Formats: sequence, C-alpha cells, structure tokens
Amino acid sequence: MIATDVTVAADDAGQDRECPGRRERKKLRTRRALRSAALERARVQGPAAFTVEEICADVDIAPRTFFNHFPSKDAVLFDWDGAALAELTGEVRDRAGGSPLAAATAVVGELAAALTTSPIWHRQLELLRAHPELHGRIAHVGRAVEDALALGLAAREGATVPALDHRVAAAAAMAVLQVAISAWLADPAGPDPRAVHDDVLVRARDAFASLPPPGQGAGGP
Amino acid sequence: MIATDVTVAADDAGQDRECPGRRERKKLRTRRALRSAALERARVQGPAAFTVEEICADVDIAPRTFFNHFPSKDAVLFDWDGAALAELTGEVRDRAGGSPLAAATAVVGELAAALTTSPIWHRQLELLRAHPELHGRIAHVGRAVEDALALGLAAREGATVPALDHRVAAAAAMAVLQVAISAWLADPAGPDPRAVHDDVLVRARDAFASLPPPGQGAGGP
DNA sequence: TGCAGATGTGCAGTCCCTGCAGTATGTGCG
DNA sequence: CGCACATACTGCAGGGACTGCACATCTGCA
Repeated sequence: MIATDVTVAADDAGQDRECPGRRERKKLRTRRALRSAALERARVQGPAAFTVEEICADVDIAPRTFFNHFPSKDAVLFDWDGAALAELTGEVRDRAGGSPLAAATAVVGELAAALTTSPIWHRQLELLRAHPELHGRIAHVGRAVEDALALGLAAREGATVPALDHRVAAAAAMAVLQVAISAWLADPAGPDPRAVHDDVLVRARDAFASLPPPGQGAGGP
Repeated sequence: MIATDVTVAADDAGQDRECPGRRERKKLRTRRALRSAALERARVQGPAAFTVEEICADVDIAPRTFFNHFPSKDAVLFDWDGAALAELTGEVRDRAGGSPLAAATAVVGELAAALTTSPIWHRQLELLRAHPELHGRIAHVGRAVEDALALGLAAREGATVPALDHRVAAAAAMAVLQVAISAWLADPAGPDPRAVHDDVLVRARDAFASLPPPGQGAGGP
C-alpha cells in the first residue's frame, strides 16, 4: 500500500468547499485518494506501468468502482472536475475592467502562481517533467480550461456563448501558460512560474506588436 | 468492404514524394489505405465504433501488422508522419526575413489555406465537425506541429534548439490556427479557413496591442 | 544467387473499459 | 424511529486495444 489516508488528507487540505453531506464528502475523499495513489504509483513505477487494479487496492475499492469516479485511467492523473472549471469561469466573469485578453491573462497569471503552492499541482508537474510523453494525454485538460476561460469572458459581457474575440483571448492566454510551464519545467532552478508567465506574456505582446498585416505572404521588415 | 483501393489512390495523389524503392512505396500505400479506411469507417459508424480488425480486413492485412504502422488506433485518423513534420520545419527554416512570429504565422496561414484543398484534411475536418469529442485525441498532433514550427524557427537562425521566443511564436501561431479551425468548423458556410485565420490573427494582434503590462493585476481604465 | 535487414503474421496474454444486475449505504420524510 | 427513495459500490462476463515473441516472407544489395 503506497498512498495512505494521511497523504490524501494532507494533499489539498483547505480545498474543502461546501460539505453538502456525508455522501458527497466520502465521494470526494475517494476521488482524491484515487488521484493521490495514482500520482504516487506513476511517480514510482511510471505512468504506463501502474494499473487501475493497483490503485484500487491502495484505496480499497473495487476496480469496477474506479470507473464510476473517472472516465479513464488517464483522467485520474490530471483531473479538473466540473466544479473547479466553473469556479475558474466565475473568477474570469467577476474580473471587471480591461480587455478580454487582460482579464484572461490576469487569471491565468494567478493560476501560474498557484502552480508551485498547490501540492497536487506540484506533484503533477513533477510527474510531467519526469515523463514528457504525458504532455499529449493532458491536452484535453488545457482545452477544458480554455473553454472555461472563454465562457467566463462571455459571461463578463452578459453573453452566454463566447464570441470570437473571447476565444482568441482565452486561446492566447492558454498558449502563454503552456509555453511558460514548458519553459519552467525545462529549467526548474530558474524564475518561478509566475515570473516566467509574465516574461512569456511580454514576449508574446512584443512579437505581435512588430507583426506586419497578414494576407500578402512574407513582407519585408 | 467500405474503403477501396480506388479511394486510396485518389485520396492524395500527387503527394507521392520521392520513391526510394518498392518497399517504401508499399509501406506508404498500406499506411494511406489504413488511414483512408479508418476515416471512412469513422464517418459511417463513428470513431468509437469501428475496430482495428475491421479496417485491417478492409485493406487485407493482419491485425497485428496494424500496430507496425501506427502506435494506436487513434493515431490512424489524424496522422502526421515524421517526414511531413520535417517538411514543415524546412518550410519555416527557408522563410527568410521578418520576425519569428511573422514566419510562423505565414506558414500556418498557408497550412490553413491547404485545409480545404487537401482531400485528406477535408475528410478529417468533416469527421472532427461531426464528432467534437475527437478534439482531445488529436491535441498531440497540434503539439507535434508546434514543435516542428519552433524547430524551424530555431534553424532559421542557425540554432539547433528553439529559444523561448521561438516557442512563443510557434505557440501563438498554433493557437491562432486552432481558434480559426474551431470557428470555421462552427460555421462552414462562412469565409474559407484562410480568411478566418487572417481574421483571427488580426484580432490576436489587436488584443495584444491594447494589453497593459502584466504584474500589477487588473489596472485597466 | 546468397546474405542481411526490414516487414508481415500468428499466438498468447495483459489490461482498459463497459453493460447489467444485485447489494449496501446515505438521505429525506412522516 | 422506521420506511421509501436515491446513489454509490460490487461482481461478473465480455469486447477490444495493445504487446512481446517466434517465425515466415520479402526487398535491397553485393
């Protein structure tokens, strides 16, 4: 047994939002225990080596039950449940003032800052650094976050479906975050993720500032 | 039998690059036949419903052989082989003049233009429109293309490993392409992908142009 | 023609994931 | 408290993806 209840409880203490009842709490505990056990197994054995059966034995549930909590084995490692996404959407929506891109990058910047403070995210990023082949399997998470951002940007203006500018802002912010994370993973001894994010953001802004209008192919300087 | 040799031959005639020998040609033919059969099966039955065994029967190879051509069932639908990626890298590398972002967006713009002309890409996009749940499964393709772009940008300046600005430019260009594709899929009757791409690119540039310097949170007017 | 390397194939096996049916546990109400 | 209801948990059976291994076949080259 690798993951213990102690580990689980320490992982994201304080993230306990509302407690709608014992059933919900137990479900949340099981969810986190599975995630924690999976992260530990993946760290020790490798992401491809651990099996669903193993982490189910770690948290003492039936293998069949695993798939009542997560749609796939991959999903347990990098998981953003609907509540977290909705919270992110709300955070963007409530950020009044400034352009959509300003709001999106502000929220994403705080997200980058949280990467090192959240224990779970730290473990996930360490795993990602050790096994770069996981990049592809978590791309859908980035897409989900991007959609949540775009939804928040739309809600900020009273709309229910994101406009093109909202999608552009969300995609740009996420692209910045992705590059920042990659750069930080490549050089963990360098600046913290928040600083890297701001650096990348400035570089992106400068790059677009000197961009000639498109449509005519390669135009001179 | 759904996919026929005729379909296969007509799919991307003219893409026959060098013919290094009968063995290579036969391998390429099998590869394309598998891809074509898979696309047709996915279109008719749905991406989750068709089996490897079926498309292997279509092109008359052993199921075991399938995994000598593709690493997974998902890979056969949206496939960029190493040669195509290397070609893309070269295209970026040979595009002299202008900033990295200008070079990247120029190449990506041509790529967007080719989306409607290439029969294979057309079939892939139609499949993507009919089954949006595939978005997540092809994210690694976008990542691979992004890496190829960054590599080309580095090579353009004589470097062998992309610098941060190269990664930023590649990520930005791919983010623009991704948004453009999504928008075009949502409204196929609208402008062609190339026009949508240029539109999204301008919107991204404008968004960054009015972006306040990061680090102080929301300080907009 | 003969050799070396690459490719195709069959087999056995592991693991992911699913539908179904039955049981246990938490929840709300009289 | 006791009862009905809603969820969650579990075992079972099965399909299908994917792999390692050994062997057959084919191609390029001398």
